[in-house]
Amino acid sequence: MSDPIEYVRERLAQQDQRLTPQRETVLRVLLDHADTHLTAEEVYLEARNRAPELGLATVYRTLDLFARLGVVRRLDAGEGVARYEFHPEGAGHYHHHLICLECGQILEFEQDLLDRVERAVERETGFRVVDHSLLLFGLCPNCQKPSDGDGDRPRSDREASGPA
Amino acid sequence: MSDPIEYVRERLAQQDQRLTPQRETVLRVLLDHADTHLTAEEVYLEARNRAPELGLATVYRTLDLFARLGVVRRLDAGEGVARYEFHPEGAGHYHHHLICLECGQILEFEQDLLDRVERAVERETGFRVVDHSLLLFGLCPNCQKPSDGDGDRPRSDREASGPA
DNA sequence: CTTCCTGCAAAGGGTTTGCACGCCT
DNA sequence: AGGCGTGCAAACCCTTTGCAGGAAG
Repeated sequence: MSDPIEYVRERLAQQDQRLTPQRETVLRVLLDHADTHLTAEEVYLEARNRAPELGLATVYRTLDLFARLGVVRRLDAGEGVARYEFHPEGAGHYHHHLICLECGQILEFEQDLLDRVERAVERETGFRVVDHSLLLFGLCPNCQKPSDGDGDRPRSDREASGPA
Repeated sequence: MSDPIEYVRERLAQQDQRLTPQRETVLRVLLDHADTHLTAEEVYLEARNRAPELGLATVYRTLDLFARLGVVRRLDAGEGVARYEFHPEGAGHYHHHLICLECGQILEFEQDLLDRVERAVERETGFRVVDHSLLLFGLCPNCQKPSDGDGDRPRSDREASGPA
């Protein structure tokens, strides 16, 4: 897949669906923020700069469409909002997420070790594993500094809702 | 911790809080369903049979309290509802969850391999990992049977919301 | 009597849906 | 024409919150 946009256009065409201007705008927003994990609202705000008449419902419908199409992944870190990232199925390995309980920042990391876990599970339970979600909660390097020395863990109780 | 109820009572007392009849009811419901992962609504309905005047808000407040106390774990599988299970912190190893995309059933399994992942992450990123959530999505043995042979994966698109 | 706790009802916030109109084939 | 797709606003649903009354130390 050299051009993600054309790739998505074709995947849509296979189902007699079109990459409309609105959908393309949403897609471009995601591509332009490949390093982050945007909420629907954030996508909406950004997309609006480029296509002012676009509606939030369309953003939701588009993200949902892309997710079902397998080109976007939905990430639910238990914050009460879903986050989205461009990530076509089968495009290399899974990546997992590190979520800072203090500032909410989300980092990614690659790890293949999970394959072993999955296979063990399949063997032991008969479950057929199709996908997974691994979230690690903790404190990013920055947020470890401030109050670093007292026994009180700065576990912000309300936000980021902690481990899901 | 031989008696979970007394354990919780003491934990609460440490913070000048009480194990009220309502809270005890909620706790008992959780204990009586240790094998499942109830939603707040389900806890509420069950608890109501035992204490009809109990309100849903109290159930939410209690579950939240227990979660902050570390005796209950909140599980968010991206369904749009949170699920809760009695699971005191430090009571043995983590357990993870297997979620059937077809019937929504949630199985648990134990795995320690994640410690290695966590330590690798801490070393490589400087993140301090405090907790984690591992969800495996797939098909339980039962749901593999029905349409087992056609290429069509019975990936129920709407429910269980798929991988989070 | 002061603090903790509850029930009720209302508010809140993210997401979905109904509907009428527009667009592309 | 016949779908597909969109915008708007309303509807939904889970969860939280404000408030006034109650119970416990």
